[in-house]
Amino acid sequence: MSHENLPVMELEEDDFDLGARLKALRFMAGLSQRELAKRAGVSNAVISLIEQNKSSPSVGVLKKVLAGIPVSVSDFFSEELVTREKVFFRSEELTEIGSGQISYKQLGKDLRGKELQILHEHLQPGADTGETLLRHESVEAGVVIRGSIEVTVGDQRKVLHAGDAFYFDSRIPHRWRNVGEDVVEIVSATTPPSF
Amino acid sequence: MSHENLPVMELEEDDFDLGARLKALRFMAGLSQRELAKRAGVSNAVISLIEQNKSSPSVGVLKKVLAGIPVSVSDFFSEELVTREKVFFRSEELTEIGSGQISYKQLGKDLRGKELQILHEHLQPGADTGETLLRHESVEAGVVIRGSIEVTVGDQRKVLHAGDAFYFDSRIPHRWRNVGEDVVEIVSATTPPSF
DNA sequence: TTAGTCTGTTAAGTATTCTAAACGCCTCTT
DNA sequence: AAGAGGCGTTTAGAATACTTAACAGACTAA
Repeated sequence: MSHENLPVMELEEDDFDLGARLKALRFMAGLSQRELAKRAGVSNAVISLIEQNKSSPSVGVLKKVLAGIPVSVSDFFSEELVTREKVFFRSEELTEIGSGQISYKQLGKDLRGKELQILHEHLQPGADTGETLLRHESVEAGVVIRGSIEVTVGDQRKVLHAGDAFYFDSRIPHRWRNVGEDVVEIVSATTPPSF
Repeated sequence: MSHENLPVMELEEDDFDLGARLKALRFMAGLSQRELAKRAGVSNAVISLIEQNKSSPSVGVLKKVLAGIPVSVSDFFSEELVTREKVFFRSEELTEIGSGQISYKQLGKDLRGKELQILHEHLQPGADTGETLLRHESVEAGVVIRGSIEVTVGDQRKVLHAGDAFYFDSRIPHRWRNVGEDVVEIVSATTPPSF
């Protein structure tokens, strides 16, 4: 008697979208609803209904379904895997922090708290980081995509070409010079971020 | 055929004893079945049946019940993992380099002690990191140099083009697929090295 | 005792999930 | 065109979860 007979359209409760999460995991596993159903030992209809949030599966069935992916129930509900952080960046979204001859395109704006700094660099012919001894307590590495560039790290000097790579401790004084006639393109990573 | 109706005693499958776990948590909260039922907005019978593993609650009901303790669903299933020591590792957690269609060129040979892992990757058309959900405890980021590639990270999916970039926690299941007709070239960094 | 009130369990009926089968749509092959 | 086979969705009915209400035991107080 004490029951409001609301149509059960909105099974969705708090923040967690069970259907969408299952769908995402199924897709990542490269499975169709039927394939997953077969692996899990359930009918394909239940997969469809769950993904549409038209039914709230019993824990037993959910377990079977997740075992077919496979993913553990605890991982499924684990919040850290549902993070809505920004993951993809269009090339226009990379923030330009360089000036003049050297273009530094960086992933994200505020890197505090982050562990990696990724730079997509373009150095014009003649570009030179100068004689200043760059020093920061971090590790730096990367790959030359295009062009040829002279790098000096400590007492070592070398000209890197497309496909060549580098890895060094940033505390060692280092310098970059584009001695060629073409633009040099580099992708580099630094941990922790130096600026 | 009169033996068809065996009592369904064993609803529980693998290691996880849902009923016992709920009972333990209820005791820790100092609640009776009826008290918890009242807080959760369900009948007391369902608490009793669940604790005896005589029924496998729907996720919706389980959520309500746990909210009355209160405990999150993810905690409910994950605390089990805290007590258990990590002994076995699924093959998905082990990584293989260069599986035909995908070329991973890694800086250096022995990355032990190093903080950064740089990969210069070339993915042939149709290349796919596979159905396995890659998982490793690190941070991964990089830039797409050439081509277009479909990336799935958690429940987010996107096609990245040349110049686009990415940054995510590697613990989130992710997958790469070259759905285009050209080779895809990527430079990525991982800290700490995942393999 | 006897009633009162708590505990957890159980029975019968309702509500919901799950299965099996069909539906409509699309793509590929004949 | 037509058939086969893939996909996700929908639907009627079987199986199961959930509610209501009663039950049995334990403890307390008159």
